[in-house]
Amino acid sequence: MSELESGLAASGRRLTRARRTVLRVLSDASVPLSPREITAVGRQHYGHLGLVTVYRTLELLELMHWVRRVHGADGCHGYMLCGRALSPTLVCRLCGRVAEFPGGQPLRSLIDRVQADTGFRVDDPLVQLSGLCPACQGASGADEADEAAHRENGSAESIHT
Amino acid sequence: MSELESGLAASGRRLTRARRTVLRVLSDASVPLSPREITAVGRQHYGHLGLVTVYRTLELLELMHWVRRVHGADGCHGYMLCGRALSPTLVCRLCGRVAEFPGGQPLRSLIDRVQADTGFRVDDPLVQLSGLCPACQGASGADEADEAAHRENGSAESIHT
DNA sequence: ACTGCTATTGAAAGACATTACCATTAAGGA
DNA sequence: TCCTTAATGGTAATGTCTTTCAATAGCAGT
Ligand SMILES: [Mn+2]
Ligand SMILES: [Mn+2]
Ligand SMILES: [Zn+2]
Ligand SMILES: [Zn+2]
Repeated sequence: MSELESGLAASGRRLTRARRTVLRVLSDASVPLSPREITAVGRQHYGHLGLVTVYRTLELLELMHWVRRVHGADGCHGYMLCGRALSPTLVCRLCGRVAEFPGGQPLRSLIDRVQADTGFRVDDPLVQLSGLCPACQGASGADEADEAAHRENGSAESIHT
Repeated sequence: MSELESGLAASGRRLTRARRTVLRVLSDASVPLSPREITAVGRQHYGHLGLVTVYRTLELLELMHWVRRVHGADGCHGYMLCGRALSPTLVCRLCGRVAEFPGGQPLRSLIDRVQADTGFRVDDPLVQLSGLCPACQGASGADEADEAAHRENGSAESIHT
């Protein structure tokens, strides 16, 4: 029984085809995907997957810390699989790729410091560091646009309008 | 000439009544406000203020680092004035109040560490630490709901539905 | 494998949030 | 004051997210 199954079962939840599909789509993705994108890609595996179910599944997975939300400049959000450990999220604003910074120690220090100095109790830290990944730092302006466009097409067939 | 005026003028932008109104509303607020809320409150000072202009003003002010976006559990975003210094944002999920953690050193250390270890170049850090402020930590469940409701009414007349 | 309970689904409609359009207005330098 | 043009704001369009509810399908028990 996978860690996921036991996690769901422990709270009386069921491992459905829709949930499996969402997880598969996310684990195949190289960039965060919006609910709409996840639905579109997921339907290649499970044709009846519904958008509402994707929203509900993402909410559940986020609650269980299986999935992390990525906040972009535009209104809508992207979602990605994540580890359960405390770690900053690195987002490249050019290629869109996301990485988790391994080793939560520096972040834990920051939070400890904040809590000690202010009395505030932090229970939901959002630490998303946007910038340029090593691969994207060399590119010039025009190349950057190309690379961004290229990446965009690669994974999710660019469902954004 | 205020720092704001010079900041705008430096990029050929104008200090309009709409922009002044948005700034005034934000500086009077004790919690982050949505664009719709800002518009409603702003119209008490300037009756013709338009929602679209508020969106554009917020985008501009965010670009100039005069305003910071606060990401809530629900879809839509709140906006608040902020300093230009690098600092984590503390958000109380009960009373909604927001504070900036003074002293950017721990955060700067975290970012330096990330950049050194990964080669990633961070240029837009989003560090929003949600939890309970000191005042809200004592409250029980029922009290908490009361306090949240109370706060909500206090500032912006609860435009959210 | 069959049955029953109920968590879950998904289509459709609705409620909001955000953006595009464009004729009109008003900052602010000359 | 006069001009240039950045900026506005109403409206319509688009996109995102939620609510609803009848139908479906996990899965525990037999
Ligand atoms: Mn989007
Ligand atoms: Mn957000
Ligand atoms: Zn990159
Ligand atoms: Zn509080």
